[in-house]
Amino acid sequence: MPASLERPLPHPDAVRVSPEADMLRDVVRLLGGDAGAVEPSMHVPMALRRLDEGAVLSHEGAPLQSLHIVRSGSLKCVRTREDGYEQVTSLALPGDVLGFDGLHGGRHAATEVALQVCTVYALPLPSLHTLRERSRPWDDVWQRALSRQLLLASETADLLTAVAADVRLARFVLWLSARAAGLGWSPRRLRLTLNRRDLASLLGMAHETVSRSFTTMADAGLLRVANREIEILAFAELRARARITRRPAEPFAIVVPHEDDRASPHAPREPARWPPLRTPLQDGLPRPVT
Amino acid sequence: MPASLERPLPHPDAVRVSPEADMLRDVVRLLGGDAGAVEPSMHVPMALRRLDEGAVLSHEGAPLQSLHIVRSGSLKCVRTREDGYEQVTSLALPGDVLGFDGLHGGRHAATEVALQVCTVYALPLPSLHTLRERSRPWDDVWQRALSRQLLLASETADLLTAVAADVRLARFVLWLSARAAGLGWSPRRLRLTLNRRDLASLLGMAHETVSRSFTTMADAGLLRVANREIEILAFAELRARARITRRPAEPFAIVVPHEDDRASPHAPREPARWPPLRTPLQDGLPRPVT
DNA sequence: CGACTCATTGACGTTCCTCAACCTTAGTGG
DNA sequence: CCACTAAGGTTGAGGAACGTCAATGAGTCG
Repeated sequence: MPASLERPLPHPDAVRVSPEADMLRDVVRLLGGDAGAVEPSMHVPMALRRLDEGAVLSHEGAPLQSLHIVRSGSLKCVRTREDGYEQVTSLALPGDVLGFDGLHGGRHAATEVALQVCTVYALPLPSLHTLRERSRPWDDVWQRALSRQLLLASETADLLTAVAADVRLARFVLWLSARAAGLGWSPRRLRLTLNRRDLASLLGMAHETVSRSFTTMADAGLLRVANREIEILAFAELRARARITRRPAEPFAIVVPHEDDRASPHAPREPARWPPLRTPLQDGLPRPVT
Repeated sequence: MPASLERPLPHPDAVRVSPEADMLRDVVRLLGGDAGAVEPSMHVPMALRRLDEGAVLSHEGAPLQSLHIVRSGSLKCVRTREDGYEQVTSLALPGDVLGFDGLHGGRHAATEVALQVCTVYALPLPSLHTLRERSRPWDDVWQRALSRQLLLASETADLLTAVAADVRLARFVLWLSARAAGLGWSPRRLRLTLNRRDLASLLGMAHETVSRSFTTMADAGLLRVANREIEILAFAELRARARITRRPAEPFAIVVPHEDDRASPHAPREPARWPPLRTPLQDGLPRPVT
């Protein structure tokens, strides 16, 4: 189901955004709409902002003036608890709408921080108003985008409902993979932009446990992990792990990525470790963004 | 913050819904809009459905034809996993919009099951279309309702991010209390319509742990629990428990609900159990709905 | 009254959170 | 260029928390 969430998009840089009028077109594309559907003649105030890594797009509680649509890069949405603990609530990727959950209260519901260099469209509320009023095609695109955003939120919650830590992590990796595929990136080779601590916060576990779960899954041959670069080696088995809802996951079966080189049946099952796996990736992974 | 989510509504039965034309009015009221804002002259096809306990409002995967707005009662949203495990993803209360997350894919994203006798407005998609096209006030109400729904989804996710089981449970109780307050019910006396198993599923833990956590909090004097009836005895302390994000919750301090009868300082702190608490509530709690 | 669901409680074993040490990587300044 | 520092990541040890299995009440319906 997450795979159907997105459709492949042309490479971001293939789209030239020269004058302001084309921004709208680009936004429609990002939201998954028909780029030609909205009359390009319309132009409403809108801005393309560039954010450096660590830059704050908007602060929790600040009055909501614009909604944002991520064009490239990634951001984390954070809520600061009263004790100062920073809870990561979601990871935003290109095409995501930010800030809509604040429309009801008139204030930003979370702080959004760029995890890398990002570009983001800022759509002022009056512009949104105007667009929805004047263009029915736009309004349709917008409704569907909101629906998708709601679906994404419930998927994020789904990641958390699994009881076991590596199941949660496996689900996250698959979720990210599906989103990557939807963006036209490789679903096998992923680049995390969250560090272990933020990822742990998002998944509701200790960051040491994230580390350990990665190691466990890497030793089992499901993944290759080198810092923030991840390669999925065995989709089917990873999915199997992600499915587990309760019950003490039967002792890890070592999985060999391809048909050949299968473990002989009389090899020791439990303590066996596949030596060469989990080595750093020799060739750098393609950067997902910009 | 959740408290500001809703505003007190008049008692549901105070609103007489005789002819079809008044339904729209009622829906606007439920969504938190100005009841007089939308021209009452408009009427579009719409239905008020009554559901018995256990009735299925819509099935996961079924084509989406109507959105639903809960008028009274409560429902659980469930996703069935491939292994047959039923994951509860949310609890829907009056004013909630159901089905919108399926708009994007054209199919219901979850199965919705009535937890008690419910009444629900079914708003066919073409009707929604017509309304949004013809009435700007309606459209505003609708946008805000969607925004609120997105916020609710992220709040549900928030419940899950806490690591400790009783913290998750404490957050849930406070969340329910805030929603109850927003609906004009008592924020102190709550009636769960989910059983332990479903609640456990929603919170991502074993149902025995739900039981035990209730017991623990009841013994600490935070709550009184009798089956599905809950009375909050110490809001401040309950909130304190709900805040805890990490770290081994300092050993439970026994809390006395009111100023009088405070524990003497030299009383044993650790093993002390307050005897009479957690007894069944003598008088039945007011039924939240219908 | 029996059959059923729901809730509670106990026992036991595993998971995973915490604390801590250590290593790598990256950035800075001498 | 290297030393130093800081941040990020991994690993180990220990103990509490919690999931599983199991048995027992309590409430409901036929």
